[in-house]
Amino acid sequence: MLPNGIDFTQKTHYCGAVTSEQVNQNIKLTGWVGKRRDHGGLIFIDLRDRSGLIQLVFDQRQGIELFNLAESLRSEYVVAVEGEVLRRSEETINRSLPTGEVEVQVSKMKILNTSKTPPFYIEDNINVDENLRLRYRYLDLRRPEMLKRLQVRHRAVKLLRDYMDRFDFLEVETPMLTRSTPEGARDFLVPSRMHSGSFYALPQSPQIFKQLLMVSGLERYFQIARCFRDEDLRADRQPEFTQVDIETSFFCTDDLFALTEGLIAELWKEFFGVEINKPFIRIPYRDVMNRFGTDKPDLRYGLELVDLNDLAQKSEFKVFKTALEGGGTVKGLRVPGGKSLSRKDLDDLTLRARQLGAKGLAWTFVEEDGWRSPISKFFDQSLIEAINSRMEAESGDVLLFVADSWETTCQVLGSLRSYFAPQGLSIKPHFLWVVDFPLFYFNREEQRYDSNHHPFTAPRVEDMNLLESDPLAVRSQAYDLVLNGVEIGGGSMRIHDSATQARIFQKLGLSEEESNEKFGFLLEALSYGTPPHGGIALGLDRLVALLTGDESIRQVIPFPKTATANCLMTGAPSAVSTKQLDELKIKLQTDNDKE
RNA sequence: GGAGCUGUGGUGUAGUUGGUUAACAUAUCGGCCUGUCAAGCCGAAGACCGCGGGUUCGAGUCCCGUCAGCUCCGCCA
Repeated sequence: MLPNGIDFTQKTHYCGAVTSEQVNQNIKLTGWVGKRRDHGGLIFIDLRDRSGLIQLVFDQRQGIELFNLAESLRSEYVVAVEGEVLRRSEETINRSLPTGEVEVQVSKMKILNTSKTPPFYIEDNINVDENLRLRYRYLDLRRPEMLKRLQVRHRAVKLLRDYMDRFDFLEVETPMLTRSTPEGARDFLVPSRMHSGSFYALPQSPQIFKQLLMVSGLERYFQIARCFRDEDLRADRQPEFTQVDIETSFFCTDDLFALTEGLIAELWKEFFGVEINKPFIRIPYRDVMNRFGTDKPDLRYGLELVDLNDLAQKSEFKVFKTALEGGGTVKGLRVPGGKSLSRKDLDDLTLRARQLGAKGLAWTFVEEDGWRSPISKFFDQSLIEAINSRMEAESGDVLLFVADSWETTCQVLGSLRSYFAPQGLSIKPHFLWVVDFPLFYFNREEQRYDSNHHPFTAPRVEDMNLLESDPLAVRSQAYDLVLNGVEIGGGSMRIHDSATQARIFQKLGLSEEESNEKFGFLLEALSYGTPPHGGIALGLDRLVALLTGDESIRQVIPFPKTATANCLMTGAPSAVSTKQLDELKIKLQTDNDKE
């Protein structure tokens, strides 16, 4: 049934909602012509609207004029019909259709519009080039499974709006035309006509605004916020994407985690009907890297990395010793049943390890009487037994070793770990919080420290004394929410006093003039009674894709862009007229201008 | 910026070591058909093989370039 309260004149029911309850009623429907089955004197039409399908029947004996009109119907014509709902005879019931017990004997029909033959079938499970779907996205979205995705997205957003509202959060809009900032991703720029030579930037996220809203005393803010980043794309990355943006005052990390976990649990309850175990486990960054070799581990399987520094020290293997002397790390990964790996497989793995930055990959087959490996001669029997024991190796396994800097060792083995992930993992959710990220990392290219998260992230108070002596050891109050190997959100407690903020800017290599020029308004704001605050942002596109079971976020974005940031439907981005450029006082560089 | 894969009627695919009329299914159009729901039967039309160049007597097929899409690295929180 259609929503009550207004007498809709064009349709009384949704097609997909016509059931035996309406038998013998006269109803009005509108929709698109789907499949047409023409038996000569009898025509069946599948009429489709956003709710589903209903079968229309046209019988020649009921009147030739209407019947001739029905004969002229083609795929995707738009029609309005009126007719009687009839119960189908037992043998003609279609059990695979929710409306399959009934059909509509049409008495009146108006063709509201005709249609060209669509370039692909308007139905589920089609197998066409995504190119074509994106070019005709409006037709792609007409397919029931795509409409359903839009519906899931709507329901998810509604659920979280209701949830946030229940906890007194206010949804506030922040500007799309804002100031370019030096940190983070490349900005999309918008030239200013009124201030030629100046540019707005589209927000990479509402970060600074949401913090300023805390200064404003809003206490609890959220927004379904569109964000823009001008970087190269991936399957799970679009130039514009949507964040569930949350910021709170007077919340500690535990409060924020509980809030987020409650929200996630409601989503999973609503869409999967499952109860999620709370609270989610928390693992410090250092530990997830040591155990899984990634900051977004998939906890659905084991294959944890094993630290071998002390044992490797006792070997005669130069590669291990050199790495350890240089302050590096030796770790191992056990591949259960790895004896089926061929020499070529191992060569491929070595190549893979090299591509990831390792100098090489050591390996051994584990057999009843010891190791079979090019490096076994560097390990005496007791050492082999000690390593086997620590790695819980059994005969028939293969052990892989990497000796390199701590970061490289973890990262390379982490990648190999995911390579050996079991097939057919259940979708059972394994949530986890990764906490205690390092505040900084060293940017080799720029030869300076950069923020891991962003420059407003609060350091752990007890680590502040390391800020000068060992900046890389300073932990932050930043956290990521990870599900089955996918990062679905992240955030931090923020710096809320201008002195600390100024110290961090300094550490990041921003001079006082620069930080005042770029962030002076923020530093000033922090000096006006800023409450302790922090927040989190969840990737809505990814979240919805998880709810729909889609691999690609393009499936849940109504009008996505391609890997080269093109919109195949509108042709954006496009050239603009000289007049437009002149107004902006912009002159395009030709290829000849380039060096 | 780099690497890999893909590109053949509207759509999805086939096309052998290079060999002459580019095949099949489906959709489309026409005819027949009163219980189909992947309707059925008969017939017709529909492709300069992404684009440009090269090798060759001959290129959908081999080579080079280019464009587009996808995936990955760099990049990105």
